[in-house]
Amino acid sequence: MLFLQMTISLTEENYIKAIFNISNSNNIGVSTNSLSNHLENKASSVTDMLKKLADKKLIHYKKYKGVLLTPKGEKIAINIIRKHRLWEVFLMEKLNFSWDQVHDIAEQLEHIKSDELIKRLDDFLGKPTLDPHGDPIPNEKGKFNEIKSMPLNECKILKEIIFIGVKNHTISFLKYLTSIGLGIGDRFKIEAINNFDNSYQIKVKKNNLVFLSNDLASNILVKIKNE
Amino acid sequence: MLFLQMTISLTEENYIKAIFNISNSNNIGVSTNSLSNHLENKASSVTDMLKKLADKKLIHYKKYKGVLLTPKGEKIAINIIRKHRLWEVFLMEKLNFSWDQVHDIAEQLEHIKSDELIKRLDDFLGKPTLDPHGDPIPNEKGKFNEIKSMPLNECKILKEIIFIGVKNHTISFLKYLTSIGLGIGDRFKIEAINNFDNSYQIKVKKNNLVFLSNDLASNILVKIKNE
DNA sequence: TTAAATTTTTAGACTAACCTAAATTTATTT
DNA sequence: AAATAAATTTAGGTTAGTCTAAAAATTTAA
Repeated sequence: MLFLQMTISLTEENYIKAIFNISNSNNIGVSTNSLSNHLENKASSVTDMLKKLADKKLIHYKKYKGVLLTPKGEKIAINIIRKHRLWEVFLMEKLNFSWDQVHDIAEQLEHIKSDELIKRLDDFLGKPTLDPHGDPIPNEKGKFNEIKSMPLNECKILKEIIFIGVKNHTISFLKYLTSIGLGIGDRFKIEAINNFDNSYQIKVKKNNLVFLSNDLASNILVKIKNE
Repeated sequence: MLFLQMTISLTEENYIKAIFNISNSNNIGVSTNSLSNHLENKASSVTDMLKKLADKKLIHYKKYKGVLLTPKGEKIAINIIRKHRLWEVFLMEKLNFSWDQVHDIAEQLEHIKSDELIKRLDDFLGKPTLDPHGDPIPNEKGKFNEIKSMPLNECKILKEIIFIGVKNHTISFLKYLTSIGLGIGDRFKIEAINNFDNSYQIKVKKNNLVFLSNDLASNILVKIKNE
């Protein structure tokens, strides 16, 4: 019996990751255009690559119908995400980067190929289950330990809240949260919900009240304390 | 004034590194063929790339005459070597890899682009000056802290020796040294030099005598104790 | 339900990095 | 110093991944 090691290029890895991320947030077949936007290239380039990925049995592709990952493709996607998030933990915990600095570097490190490296990195970091943004880190078998959370703007009552994660990962958003004193795991209280625009006023620890637009609140993932 | 950030591809980085390594061990212009051997590709491919690197002012290139790095090219080469060796220290010191396992992974990690990352990694590791094979790690300014050492086979008298580094970095060579109990920094004694074939017999700590061919001894870099 | 708009694919080109084969230059012999 | 050998370069092709422009399919709107 002969096992051929299929090699997957860096570019192919990025397509697979993009398909995973888009389909995960929409739970539907991924369109050529959405990939083109996400990867910042032209739709025609995407079509070319989709044919290649389909040939390699990494995606299900029917012309004009969008794509989904095969189990094989999904396994690859999850492994890249695992590597990305483990490296983010390393950068923050060991090298003292801040949570808004780690993404771009992890974007490079996630493509390093060595199972042994990731196994040892995981051990070194104490087998973390969450990355610095509160996103779950899949285990070696690809299993995510889903934590139940909701966007803050779905919370309509004045309650004690725990900040679990972010939906928006842009540097500016993360820096803004830092500036108002909010970090993953922090507790805060919803002091008011303004019914004219559904904006929020919250109190983080002993800080003054902070105003959050509904849009901003929609990007903050929370859990209600003692629930 | 406009500063353009010249981007250097992974392939270009590998050529530059190869030129640096070959010229450093020979101290002479690097031939097309030596690069072709080193990079395991065809001489015609090398010629193509040399033209490109010359256009970018990273090498001095005259047709048929071999190449040398410009100061700009040398700076890039040294930075790659710095990154490679720092990652090797990380892999060995923090992730407990053995000295024969670190090269291939560091070969990938050395291409990660982030000055901040390397600065922090350097701090995290305690600003090491030697990698796990005894090779010097250039500092941020590109300065090597040369340690004076000699190949064991240039040592013609029975003396106490300190094992400083290796010339041959192959996995099999490193594994062999490990198997006879030799690691960087170890002290040993030359017990005999056989004049018929210039082979060596050495005693490592309390171990039995070990026989080393002259060829093997030529790849072991040492310093004579108290000199 | 036909027309218009949008999305996607095809066709044909480009660049980086490689290749083979042939031509040229340099080095080595006789 | 001419002939041969070796090293290097040129010429012309290939593949991966991209692009533009045009064609085809699908969706939306009148």
